[in-house]
Order: sequence, then C-alpha cells, then structure tokens
Amino acid sequence: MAKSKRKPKKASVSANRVAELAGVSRSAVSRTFTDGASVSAETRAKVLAAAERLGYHVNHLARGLIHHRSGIICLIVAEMQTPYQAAFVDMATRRLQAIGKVVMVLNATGQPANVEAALRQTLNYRADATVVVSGSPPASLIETCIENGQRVILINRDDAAAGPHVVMVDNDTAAREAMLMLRRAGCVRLAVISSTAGTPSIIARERAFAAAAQEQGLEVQIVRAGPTGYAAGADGARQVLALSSRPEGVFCTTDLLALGFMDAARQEFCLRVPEDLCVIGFDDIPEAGWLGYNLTTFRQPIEEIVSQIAQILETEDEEDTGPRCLPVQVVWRRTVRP
Amino acid sequence: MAKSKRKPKKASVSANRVAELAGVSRSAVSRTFTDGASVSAETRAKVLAAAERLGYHVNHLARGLIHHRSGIICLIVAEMQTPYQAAFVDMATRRLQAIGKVVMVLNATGQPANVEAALRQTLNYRADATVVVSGSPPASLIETCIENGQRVILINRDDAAAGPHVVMVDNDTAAREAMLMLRRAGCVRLAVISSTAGTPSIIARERAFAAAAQEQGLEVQIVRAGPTGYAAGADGARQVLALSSRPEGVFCTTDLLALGFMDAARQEFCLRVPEDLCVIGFDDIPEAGWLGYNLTTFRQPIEEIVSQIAQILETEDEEDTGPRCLPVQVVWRRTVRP
DNA sequence: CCATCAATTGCACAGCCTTGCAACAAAACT
DNA sequence: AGTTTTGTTGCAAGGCTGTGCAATTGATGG
Repeated sequence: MAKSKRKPKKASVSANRVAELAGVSRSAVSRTFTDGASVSAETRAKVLAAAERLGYHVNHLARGLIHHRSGIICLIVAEMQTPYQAAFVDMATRRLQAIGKVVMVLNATGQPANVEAALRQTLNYRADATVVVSGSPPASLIETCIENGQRVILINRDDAAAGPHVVMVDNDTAAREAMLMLRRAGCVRLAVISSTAGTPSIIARERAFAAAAQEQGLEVQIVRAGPTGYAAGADGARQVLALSSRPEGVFCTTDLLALGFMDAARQEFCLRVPEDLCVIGFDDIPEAGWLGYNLTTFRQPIEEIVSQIAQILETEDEEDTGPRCLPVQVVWRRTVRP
Repeated sequence: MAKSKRKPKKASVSANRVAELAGVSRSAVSRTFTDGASVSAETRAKVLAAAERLGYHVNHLARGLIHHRSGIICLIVAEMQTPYQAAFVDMATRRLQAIGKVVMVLNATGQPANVEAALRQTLNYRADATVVVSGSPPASLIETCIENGQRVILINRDDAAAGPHVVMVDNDTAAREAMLMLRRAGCVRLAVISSTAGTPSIIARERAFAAAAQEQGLEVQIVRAGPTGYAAGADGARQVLALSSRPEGVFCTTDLLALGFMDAARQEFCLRVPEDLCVIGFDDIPEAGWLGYNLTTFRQPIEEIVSQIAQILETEDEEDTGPRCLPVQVVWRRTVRP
C-alpha cells in the first residue's frame, strides 16, 4: 500500500514462453543465448525464430544473479558538464560498451556524502568494477567493495594507498615542462592560476611547477580564485594582473581556468597573448583549439586512460600492478612564444 | 571453457548470512530493507548491526527480478562531449538519482546500429524507462519496449508517432523570434548556419526561421557545412562571408556553430560583432556567456525538461498526454544590436 | 481468566536464468 | 555388428530476494 507500490505492468516475456513456442526445453533457449554452449543449428534456429516473434530479450538481472557479475561498470563522476569530464565519460562509455560492458553513471556532484551514496549503488547492483573519476570515496567503503569481489579503479587520485587500481597522468613532468617552456620564452615573473578544489591532480601540478621554479631561483605566485572553471580563471586574472609587477608567464592548472584567464586579460587589461603574457593550460579540451584561443597546453591521454581501464577489466588476476602513470604530451599552439 | 569464463571471485554476502548472524529469519532481513514492511524495532536493530558488520548490501538485481522493475533508467545519447549534451546528462543523472533511480548511459555515437544495440541493452536490463536524447530508434524496437511494459521518452524528436512520451522544446517560436530580433536590429540580408546532422530540432529551427523571413519578404541563405559543432560553424562563415553580398544577420541553429562562426568572422574576415554582423545562437551553453563571445541566444530549459521526465516517471497511468512542449527563453547578450 | 485484536515472524513459493549431470541419439570406428 | 566417440537435450538445483499466508506472541478489553 506504500506509495512506491506499482503494478508490475505487463510481465515481460521469459525464456519459458519462448521454449514453449519453439517446442524445446528452457535449457535450449538459455544455451542459444550463451556463447559457447552446445546447441544444434536446428534448435537454435527454432529458438531464435520464436524469440524474435515474442520479442524476447535475455534478462541480464537474472543472468547477473548467477554469474555474480552484472556486466555493469559504475562511473563515479562529478561536474560532468565540464568539457574534460564530459569527454572522459564519452570515451569511457564508448570503449566499455565495445568490450561488452555497460556503464552506470553516478553523479557525485555536491556533498561528499554523495560519493558514498554512489558507491553504495555500485554495491547494490553488483557492478563488475567501479571507476572513480571525481571525489574521494571513504576508505571503508572501498574496502567493502573489494571484499565483495569488486574492483575499484581510481583515476588521477593516488590518495588511497593500497588495494584499488590506480591510473594517473604524469602531472609532475608536465608541470616542470611548463615551467621550462615559460622560462625559455623569457618569462621571469611567473604565476600559477589554480582552483580551490584541491584535487590530487591540481595540487600535484601546483607543487611541481613551484618546485621547478624554485630550483631556478624564481618566485611563483599561486592564485586560487574559486572552484575549477572559467570564472575562477577570470577572477584569477583580475587578482594577479592588477598588481604593479604583473607576471609574464602563467601556468593554469586547467584549460578552463586558462581560457577564463585569457579572456579577462585581453578584455579587461588589454594585454596581448603571447606578446605581453604567455599562458599554458592543461587538459587540451576542444575549446583550447578554438581560433580565438589557440592555447598551448598538455593533452590528457583520455584514450590511453580508458584503454588502461579496459585492460584492467580484462585481466583475470587481481595482481596489484601498482599505479599506472601515463605520459602527457605538450600541444604547442600560440599562447607561448617559441 | 570459453574465454568469457571468469571465476566468481568471492561470493558477496547475502541476506542469508546476515540472518544467520543476527539470529533471525531471512524474511526479517528482507523486511528490514523494504520500506513499509512490518518489523519490530528490536529485530530491525539486530539486522542492521549484522548487516553493517558483514558489509551487506541488498542485491538490486534479485530485487529487480521480482518487482519487474530494476530502478534503472537508460539514457541513449550521442556526442556526449558537446557542452549541451554533457549538461543534459549531468542534470538528468542528478535529478533521477534524487528520486531514487539510477542512470545507465548508452552511447549511441556512430552508426545508427548503435542506437539499436543500446535499446537492446535497455531491454536486457529491464530498465524502468528509456530516455532517447540522440538518434532515431527503429519503431519496431520501441514497440517491443512498450510491449514489455517499459516506457520510452523521446527528447526533442517528434518523429515517432504514437506510443512513447515526447518532451520537446518550442523550436518554432524561438526561431521566429530570432528572425524578428535580427529584423529589428536592421538586418536585411539573413543567413542560417546549420549542420548536416538533420536532427528534428535543427530542421525545425531552420524551417521556422526561413518561413518567418519569407513572410516578411526576405530571402534567407541556409548553409550546412558539416556535422554540428564548432568547425562547421567556422566553415559556414568561410562560405557565407566570402560572398560579395554577405549577410548582416545570422541565426545559428546551435551555440557551438555560432561560436565557430563568430571566431572565423572576427579572425579571418575582420568583422565586428554586432556592429557589422548580428549573431544569434541556440542552447545557451556555458561558453556562450564567456567574455569573448557574449552570445545572444535561446536557453534550453534543461531543468524543466528533466523535471518533465521525472514527472512522467512518477506518474502511474500510462495515459499518453501527448507531446509536452516547453517554451524557450531568449538570453540577451551582446551579439545583436538592440 | 478468557476472548479479541494487532503486530510480528517464519515458511515456502515465485521470479528468471545458467549449468552439471545423466540420458540419449547418431555417427564413426574396429 | 558391436563399441566408442561426439554432440544434444532435458531435468533439476542453485543463485538472491520479496511477499502471501498462517502461526505465534503479546497486549488489550470485558
């Protein structure tokens, strides 16, 4: 009588009905739809015909019940409307579908509690694996996942020590390279435009850039004007360019920050890029290549990251191969003087 | 023996084990996790304690098996990396999670066959409903969905006649309004920059704009330079602005097209917007509000669309309320002279 | 003290599928 | 022809949960 009570509509057609119509046993139907099972061509044909006529589709819920694996991969993600995350989800769904998986997207935007709720769903649906792109899941829940035979794959977040698989990108090398690029362009006063999000990736980029600069005896100003995004980049520009000695070279920890920064620099401070100011981003989102920006940046190897995920999924053994670190590639465009 | 054979890892903990540990029947466990079931506070507490200790999570696969509804909503989408689609998926996952559903994303980018495969998965997992955002599913499969008691919700595609629910946006009124806005800004030579995608929405916008212009006795040039996106917008500009009598007012059927168009117009033809050229877009993606663009456009009411979806899902009766058409709102910025 | 009632609990079945096992038929071989 | 091999097929059990029904319990009222 509760509000959640729904009438079961029309029961969907089951293997029983197909078997009946085809004049074979239910097992035969099952085997027809199971790879590698032993069925004669004749019965197979009969079954397929009957299935087609009735609109039968194997119930993956029941199948998952038996196999202890549902074929579902959970993707825990937040801020999905940002270009980088969107591109990632796009690529991931495509690749994982190609290897016969299906992706359940759990949006963990907002409170950290949402990550926990998302991870719970993962367990409820007996997902084959969980890919965490955003947010930091509580260690206890990760443990539960693993104890239940589930795999957890962390992308660009090395905080959780052992257990889950980790795929990350070589933020350090990239950030150091960025510093050298600005240095070679003749920039002396440097700044990092970053965000208050404080994700492992962003922190790593800030730190590595600052460390590299310090080794050269250069001072770096770090500005975090808000949550990662265009607006924070623009605000960062307003903070940093109003100073008497404005920076000549800027490393933005995200492309979106870089684009906001450049727009504010040009519109509100009448600065030219790269003549007055060199800018480097990170991610290589599509917008970075637009005519108005031509942002020099580092390409996140999304395809490779997803390939690593696919590879982990297809590997039998639970060997902890340690974190996999992928190189990033610099994309030269026109916001840094050569 | 097939390659797909996997060892079932560790069997996850079932209600049986919890019942055992708590010293109650398995039914008690089940009822503890069922809303509105009759359990004493005492046993409930015992069960919860045992469940916590064992890391038990209700198996939604088995639950779905009984209820004939899995709690899964399938979202069939393509080109997910584009800002509009990404924003839609973001909003949809958030809202649907809030009403206790979980979203399975099926990427139908590429061949039309992919849509069919996606719709099959929908049936395999006994989804409560399927939301089609991209692609045109074959009518026969939609029929199968409905026969199996599943709901199909089409967004911005009115092609399928009866049966599924349809939520769409008032493209016609918006496009006519766009025409009037350009007219009032004093533009006489008009153009529509569109794409070769040929989705119902885009076609509707083209047609309505052209019809409105014709009523005023104005000629309109329609250019489709490629698949919907930034590049096609820039190419459209190259085609249309190279002519001797270039248009003064341009309606782009998508913001992404508009941004590409504007960039090419400014960079490659040294035209000023809106002094030399007025531009109107459609969607109101975040990029449209960036400082360098300030694009006047029409806001797609994403929240309202998703609200409609939620409302359909929460309605008991399968009454076909006919297509729901939502108004779009004009967002005045600075690419059209007032 | 007994009857009545409500609340709780356990049993057993249903829901849909996969698969080991055994039975079976046909084909291949000696 | 008899025997072994190979390939099919059906039976039945198992996986996990929700729920109708009946039974039990405790409380309430006369």
